[in-house]
Amino acid sequence: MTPPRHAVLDALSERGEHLTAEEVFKKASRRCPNIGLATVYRTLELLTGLGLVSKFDTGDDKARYEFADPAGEKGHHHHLVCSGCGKIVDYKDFIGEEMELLRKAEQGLSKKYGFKIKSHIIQFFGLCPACRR
Amino acid sequence: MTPPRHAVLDALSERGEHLTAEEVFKKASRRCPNIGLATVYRTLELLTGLGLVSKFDTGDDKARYEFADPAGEKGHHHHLVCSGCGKIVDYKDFIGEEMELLRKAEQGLSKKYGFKIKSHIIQFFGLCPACRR
DNA sequence: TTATCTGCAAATAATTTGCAGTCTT
DNA sequence: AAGACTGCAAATTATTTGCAGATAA
Repeated sequence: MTPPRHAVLDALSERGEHLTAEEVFKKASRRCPNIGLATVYRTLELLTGLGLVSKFDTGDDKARYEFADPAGEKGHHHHLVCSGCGKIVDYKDFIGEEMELLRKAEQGLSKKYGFKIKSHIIQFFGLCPACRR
Repeated sequence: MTPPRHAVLDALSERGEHLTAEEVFKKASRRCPNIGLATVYRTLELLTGLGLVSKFDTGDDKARYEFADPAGEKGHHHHLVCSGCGKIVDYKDFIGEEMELLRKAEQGLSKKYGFKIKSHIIQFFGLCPACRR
Protein backbone atom coordinates (compact mmCIF):
# COMPACT_ATOMS: atom_id res chain seq x y z
CA MET A 1 0.00 0.00 0.00
CA THR A 2 1.71 3.11 -1.30
CA PRO A 3 0.72 6.77 -1.07
CA PRO A 4 -0.66 6.93 -4.63
CA ARG A 5 -2.77 3.86 -4.03
CA HIS A 6 -4.05 5.23 -0.80
CA ALA A 7 -4.96 8.44 -2.57
CA VAL A 8 -6.97 6.55 -5.19
CA LEU A 9 -8.85 4.59 -2.57
CA ASP A 10 -9.49 7.79 -0.70
CA ALA A 11 -10.87 9.45 -3.81
CA LEU A 12 -13.39 6.67 -4.21
CA SER A 13 -14.31 6.48 -0.59
CA GLU A 14 -17.31 8.76 -0.64
CA ARG A 15 -20.41 6.66 -1.01
CA GLY A 16 -22.54 7.15 -4.05
CA GLU A 17 -19.67 8.31 -6.22
CA HIS A 18 -19.34 7.20 -9.79
CA LEU A 19 -16.07 8.72 -10.85
CA THR A 20 -14.26 8.57 -14.14
CA ALA A 21 -10.52 7.91 -14.11
CA GLU A 22 -9.92 11.60 -14.77
CA GLU A 23 -12.08 12.57 -11.81
CA VAL A 24 -10.33 10.07 -9.56
CA PHE A 25 -7.07 11.54 -10.77
CA LYS A 26 -8.14 15.07 -9.84
CA LYS A 27 -9.35 14.07 -6.39
CA ALA A 28 -6.33 11.90 -5.75
CA SER A 29 -4.05 14.73 -6.79
CA ARG A 30 -5.12 16.73 -3.78
CA ARG A 31 -3.75 14.13 -1.40
CA CYS A 32 -0.88 13.10 -3.62
CA PRO A 33 0.04 16.12 -5.76
CA ASN A 34 2.33 14.47 -8.24
CA ILE A 35 0.44 11.29 -8.84
CA GLY A 36 0.26 10.36 -12.51
CA LEU A 37 -2.84 9.50 -14.47
CA ALA A 38 -1.29 6.22 -15.54
CA THR A 39 -0.90 5.20 -11.95
CA VAL A 40 -4.54 5.97 -11.35
CA TYR A 41 -5.50 3.68 -14.21
CA ARG A 42 -3.17 0.98 -13.00
CA THR A 43 -4.46 1.21 -9.47
CA LEU A 44 -8.08 1.19 -10.54
CA GLU A 45 -7.47 -1.89 -12.62
CA LEU A 46 -5.74 -3.52 -9.67
CA LEU A 47 -8.60 -2.74 -7.31
CA THR A 48 -11.13 -3.91 -9.86
CA GLY A 49 -9.26 -7.16 -10.25
CA LEU A 50 -9.30 -7.62 -6.50
CA GLY A 51 -13.03 -7.09 -6.48
CA LEU A 52 -12.84 -4.05 -4.25
CA VAL A 53 -13.95 -1.68 -6.94
CA SER A 54 -16.38 -2.14 -9.74
CA LYS A 55 -16.07 -0.60 -13.15
CA PHE A 56 -18.96 0.22 -15.40
CA ASP A 57 -19.95 2.38 -18.31
CA THR A 58 -23.04 4.48 -18.70
CA GLY A 59 -22.71 4.90 -22.43
CA ASP A 60 -20.39 7.86 -22.72
CA ASP A 61 -17.29 5.77 -23.38
CA LYS A 62 -15.67 6.74 -20.14
CA ALA A 63 -15.25 4.00 -17.58
CA ARG A 64 -16.64 4.81 -14.16
CA TYR A 65 -15.61 3.35 -10.85
CA GLU A 66 -17.28 2.83 -7.51
CA PHE A 67 -16.68 0.77 -4.43
CA ALA A 68 -17.89 -2.74 -5.00
CA ASP A 69 -20.85 -4.11 -3.12
CA PRO A 70 -19.80 -5.18 0.32
CA ALA A 71 -20.29 -8.91 -0.08
CA GLY A 72 -23.60 -9.95 -1.50
CA GLU A 73 -26.98 -8.40 -1.42
CA LYS A 74 -26.27 -5.97 1.33
CA GLY A 75 -25.23 -3.06 -0.80
CA HIS A 76 -26.38 -4.47 -4.08
CA HIS A 77 -27.79 -1.83 -6.37
CA HIS A 78 -28.17 -0.98 -10.01
CA HIS A 79 -27.97 2.20 -12.00
CA LEU A 80 -30.58 4.44 -13.48
CA VAL A 81 -28.95 6.79 -15.96
CA CYS A 82 -30.25 10.03 -17.42
CA SER A 83 -29.56 10.15 -21.15
CA GLY A 84 -29.83 13.91 -21.02
CA CYS A 85 -27.39 15.03 -18.36
CA GLY A 86 -25.66 11.79 -17.46
CA LYS A 87 -26.92 11.79 -13.89
CA ILE A 88 -26.65 8.39 -12.24
CA VAL A 89 -29.09 7.21 -9.58
CA ASP A 90 -28.32 4.18 -7.47
CA TYR A 91 -31.49 2.28 -6.78
CA LYS A 92 -32.19 -0.74 -4.66
CA ASP A 93 -35.85 -1.09 -5.40
CA PHE A 94 -36.97 -4.38 -6.88
CA ILE A 95 -33.71 -5.90 -5.80
CA GLY A 96 -35.64 -8.78 -4.34
CA GLU A 97 -37.34 -9.54 -7.63
CA GLU A 98 -34.14 -8.91 -9.51
CA MET A 99 -32.20 -11.32 -7.37
CA GLU A 100 -34.89 -13.89 -7.94
CA LEU A 101 -34.72 -13.38 -11.68
CA LEU A 102 -30.95 -13.40 -11.65
CA ARG A 103 -30.86 -16.61 -9.71
CA LYS A 104 -33.24 -18.27 -12.11
CA ALA A 105 -31.49 -16.88 -15.16
CA GLU A 106 -28.05 -17.84 -14.02
CA GLN A 107 -29.17 -21.35 -13.30
CA GLY A 108 -31.12 -21.67 -16.54
CA LEU A 109 -28.50 -20.13 -18.78
CA SER A 110 -25.89 -22.25 -17.14
CA LYS A 111 -27.85 -25.39 -17.86
CA LYS A 112 -28.99 -24.50 -21.35
CA TYR A 113 -25.85 -22.92 -22.76
CA GLY A 114 -23.24 -24.41 -20.50
CA PHE A 115 -21.98 -21.04 -19.33
CA LYS A 116 -20.55 -20.50 -15.89
CA ILE A 117 -22.11 -17.15 -15.07
CA LYS A 118 -19.81 -14.71 -13.31
CA SER A 119 -21.57 -11.38 -13.39
CA HIS A 120 -24.35 -9.35 -14.88
CA ILE A 121 -25.32 -5.84 -15.79
CA ILE A 122 -28.73 -4.28 -15.36
CA GLN A 123 -29.15 -0.64 -16.23
CA PHE A 124 -32.08 1.59 -17.03
CA PHE A 125 -31.83 4.66 -19.21
CA GLY A 126 -34.24 7.54 -19.37
CA LEU A 127 -34.74 11.22 -18.74
CA CYS A 128 -34.48 12.67 -15.27
CA PRO A 129 -37.05 15.17 -14.02
CA ALA A 130 -34.91 18.15 -15.04
CA CYS A 131 -34.27 16.82 -18.51
CA ARG A 132 -37.82 15.74 -19.24
CA ARG A 133 -39.08 19.05 -20.51
CA MET B 1 -30.97 5.64 -49.70
CA THR B 2 -27.54 5.53 -51.31
CA PRO B 3 -25.32 2.61 -52.27
CA PRO B 4 -23.07 2.90 -49.20
CA ARG B 5 -26.09 2.93 -46.92
CA HIS B 6 -27.59 -0.03 -48.64
CA ALA B 7 -24.32 -1.89 -48.24
CA VAL B 8 -24.30 -1.21 -44.51
CA LEU B 9 -27.85 -2.44 -44.08
CA ASP B 10 -27.01 -5.46 -46.11
CA ALA B 11 -24.00 -6.24 -43.95
CA LEU B 12 -26.21 -6.27 -40.87
CA SER B 13 -29.01 -8.25 -42.43
CA GLU B 14 -27.98 -11.69 -41.30
CA ARG B 15 -29.82 -12.55 -38.14
CA GLY B 16 -27.81 -13.21 -35.04
CA GLU B 17 -24.96 -10.99 -36.10
CA HIS B 18 -23.23 -8.73 -33.63
CA LEU B 19 -20.79 -6.84 -35.78
CA THR B 20 -18.28 -4.20 -34.87
CA ALA B 21 -17.99 -1.14 -37.09
CA GLU B 22 -14.84 -2.59 -38.59
CA GLU B 23 -16.61 -5.83 -39.42
CA VAL B 24 -19.53 -4.01 -40.96
CA PHE B 25 -17.01 -2.06 -42.97
CA LYS B 26 -15.38 -5.22 -44.30
CA LYS B 27 -18.67 -6.84 -45.23
CA ALA B 28 -20.01 -3.67 -46.76
CA SER B 29 -16.83 -3.27 -48.77
CA ARG B 30 -17.71 -6.35 -50.76
CA ARG B 31 -20.85 -4.76 -52.12
CA CYS B 32 -19.47 -1.25 -52.20
CA PRO B 33 -15.69 -1.52 -52.69
CA ASN B 34 -14.69 2.03 -51.99
CA ILE B 35 -16.91 2.75 -49.05
CA GLY B 36 -15.11 4.56 -46.25
CA LEU B 37 -15.03 3.59 -42.61
CA ALA B 38 -16.28 7.03 -41.63
CA THR B 39 -19.37 6.53 -43.74
CA VAL B 40 -20.00 3.24 -42.01
CA TYR B 41 -19.87 4.97 -38.65
CA ARG B 42 -22.11 7.76 -39.87
CA THR B 43 -24.62 5.33 -41.30
CA LEU B 44 -24.65 3.16 -38.23
CA GLU B 45 -25.29 6.20 -36.09
CA LEU B 46 -28.09 7.23 -38.40
CA LEU B 47 -29.72 3.82 -38.30
CA THR B 48 -29.35 3.66 -34.55
CA GLY B 49 -31.00 7.05 -34.24
CA LEU B 50 -33.88 5.82 -36.37
CA GLY B 51 -34.28 2.85 -34.09
CA LEU B 52 -33.61 0.33 -36.85
CA VAL B 53 -30.33 -0.79 -35.39
CA SER B 54 -29.26 -1.18 -31.83
CA LYS B 55 -25.81 -0.54 -30.54
CA PHE B 56 -24.30 -2.23 -27.54
CA ASP B 57 -21.01 -3.06 -25.94
CA THR B 58 -19.85 -6.33 -24.50
CA GLY B 59 -16.96 -4.88 -22.59
CA ASP B 60 -14.18 -4.84 -25.14
CA ASP B 61 -14.54 -1.16 -25.94
CA LYS B 62 -15.78 -1.81 -29.43
CA ALA B 63 -19.37 -0.92 -30.19
CA ARG B 64 -21.41 -3.69 -31.74
CA TYR B 65 -24.48 -3.39 -33.88
CA GLU B 66 -27.45 -5.59 -34.64
CA PHE B 67 -30.90 -5.14 -36.11
CA ALA B 68 -33.22 -3.75 -33.49
CA ASP B 69 -36.04 -5.81 -32.07
CA PRO B 70 -38.96 -5.76 -34.39
CA ALA B 71 -41.42 -3.88 -32.22
CA GLY B 72 -41.86 -5.22 -28.74
CA GLU B 73 -41.43 -8.66 -27.29
CA LYS B 74 -41.43 -10.51 -30.56
CA GLY B 75 -37.72 -10.51 -31.14
CA HIS B 76 -36.76 -9.29 -27.73
CA HIS B 77 -33.63 -10.92 -26.45
CA HIS B 78 -30.64 -10.25 -24.27
CA HIS B 79 -27.00 -11.16 -24.45
CA LEU B 80 -24.93 -13.75 -22.69
CA VAL B 81 -21.26 -12.95 -23.18
CA CYS B 82 -18.22 -15.15 -22.71
CA SER B 83 -15.49 -13.28 -20.90
CA GLY B 84 -12.95 -15.69 -22.32
CA CYS B 85 -13.47 -15.65 -26.07
CA GLY B 86 -16.04 -12.91 -26.50
CA LYS B 87 -18.71 -15.20 -27.85
CA ILE B 88 -22.19 -13.69 -27.70
CA VAL B 89 -25.30 -15.80 -27.23
CA ASP B 90 -28.74 -14.32 -27.83
CA TYR B 91 -31.17 -15.77 -25.37
CA LYS B 92 -34.88 -15.38 -24.98
CA ASP B 93 -35.32 -17.53 -21.94
CA PHE B 94 -36.88 -15.88 -18.91
CA ILE B 95 -38.08 -13.11 -21.17
CA GLY B 96 -41.50 -13.43 -19.60
CA GLU B 97 -40.15 -12.89 -16.11
CA GLU B 98 -37.82 -10.21 -17.35
CA MET B 99 -40.61 -8.31 -19.01
CA GLU B 100 -42.58 -8.51 -15.83
CA LEU B 101 -39.67 -7.18 -13.82
CA LEU B 102 -38.95 -4.51 -16.38
CA ARG B 103 -42.53 -3.36 -16.37
CA LYS B 104 -42.56 -3.14 -12.59
CA ALA B 105 -39.18 -1.48 -12.46
CA GLU B 106 -39.95 1.07 -15.11
CA GLN B 107 -43.14 2.01 -13.38
CA GLY B 108 -41.59 2.10 -9.95
CA LEU B 109 -38.48 4.00 -10.94
CA SER B 110 -40.56 6.40 -12.89
CA LYS B 111 -42.71 7.13 -9.88
CA LYS B 112 -39.97 7.20 -7.29
CA TYR B 113 -37.28 9.09 -9.16
CA GLY B 114 -39.33 10.92 -11.75
CA PHE B 115 -37.46 9.39 -14.67
CA LYS B 116 -39.11 8.71 -17.97
CA ILE B 117 -37.56 5.32 -18.77
CA LYS B 118 -36.53 4.85 -22.38
CA SER B 119 -34.48 1.70 -22.46
CA HIS B 120 -32.57 -0.85 -20.46
CA ILE B 121 -29.65 -3.20 -20.65
CA ILE B 122 -29.48 -6.68 -19.23
CA GLN B 123 -26.38 -8.73 -19.88
CA PHE B 124 -24.83 -11.78 -18.32
CA PHE B 125 -21.13 -12.51 -18.37
CA GLY B 126 -19.45 -15.80 -17.82
CA LEU B 127 -17.38 -18.54 -19.37
CA CYS B 128 -18.65 -20.58 -22.29
CA PRO B 129 -18.23 -24.36 -22.35
CA ALA B 130 -15.02 -24.14 -24.37
CA CYS B 131 -13.46 -21.54 -22.10
CA ARG B 132 -14.45 -23.16 -18.83
CA ARG B 133 -11.52 -25.45 -18.52
C1' DT C 1 18.96 -5.22 -1.87
C1' DT C 2 15.42 -6.63 -5.01
C1' DA C 3 11.26 -6.69 -6.79
C1' DT C 4 7.50 -3.59 -7.13
C1' DC C 5 5.65 0.88 -8.07
C1' DT C 6 5.73 5.48 -10.16
C1' DG C 7 5.69 9.47 -13.33
C1' DC C 8 6.37 10.95 -17.73
C1' DA C 9 6.04 10.80 -22.51
C1' DA C 10 5.02 8.31 -26.42
C1' DA C 11 2.04 4.78 -28.42
C1' DT C 12 -2.67 2.66 -29.23
C1' DA C 13 -7.09 2.18 -31.00
C1' DA C 14 -11.88 3.33 -31.67
C1' DT C 15 -14.43 6.93 -33.20
C1' DT C 16 -15.18 11.75 -35.01
C1' DT C 17 -14.58 15.63 -37.87
C1' DG C 18 -12.95 19.05 -41.62
C1' DC C 19 -13.19 19.53 -46.16
C1' DA C 20 -13.46 19.43 -50.97
C1' DG C 21 -15.43 16.64 -54.45
C1' DT C 22 -19.81 13.99 -55.89
C1' DC C 23 -24.17 12.51 -56.23
C1' DT C 24 -29.27 13.19 -55.83
C1' DT C 25 -33.26 15.69 -56.94
C1' DA D 1 -27.99 24.47 -58.72
C1' DA D 2 -28.70 23.44 -53.66
C1' DG D 3 -28.29 20.32 -50.40
C1' DA D 4 -27.16 15.91 -48.78
C1' DC D 5 -23.66 12.26 -48.84
C1' DT D 6 -19.00 10.46 -49.42
C1' DG D 7 -14.03 9.29 -48.97
C1' DC D 8 -9.87 10.55 -47.23
C1' DA D 9 -6.79 12.17 -43.96
C1' DA D 10 -6.10 14.49 -39.83
C1' DA D 11 -7.82 15.21 -35.19
C1' DT D 12 -9.79 13.52 -30.74
C1' DT D 13 -9.98 11.01 -26.66
C1' DA D 14 -9.76 7.37 -23.30
C1' DT D 15 -6.63 4.16 -22.08
C1' DT D 16 -2.12 1.55 -22.30
C1' DT D 17 2.71 0.87 -22.38
C1' DG D 18 8.02 1.47 -22.32
C1' DC D 19 11.31 2.85 -19.48
C1' DA D 20 14.49 4.85 -16.15
C1' DG D 21 14.33 6.36 -11.67
C1' DA D 22 12.15 6.06 -6.94
C1' DT D 23 10.25 3.38 -3.27
C1' DA D 24 8.69 -0.31 -0.15
C1' DA D 25 9.78 -4.54 2.36
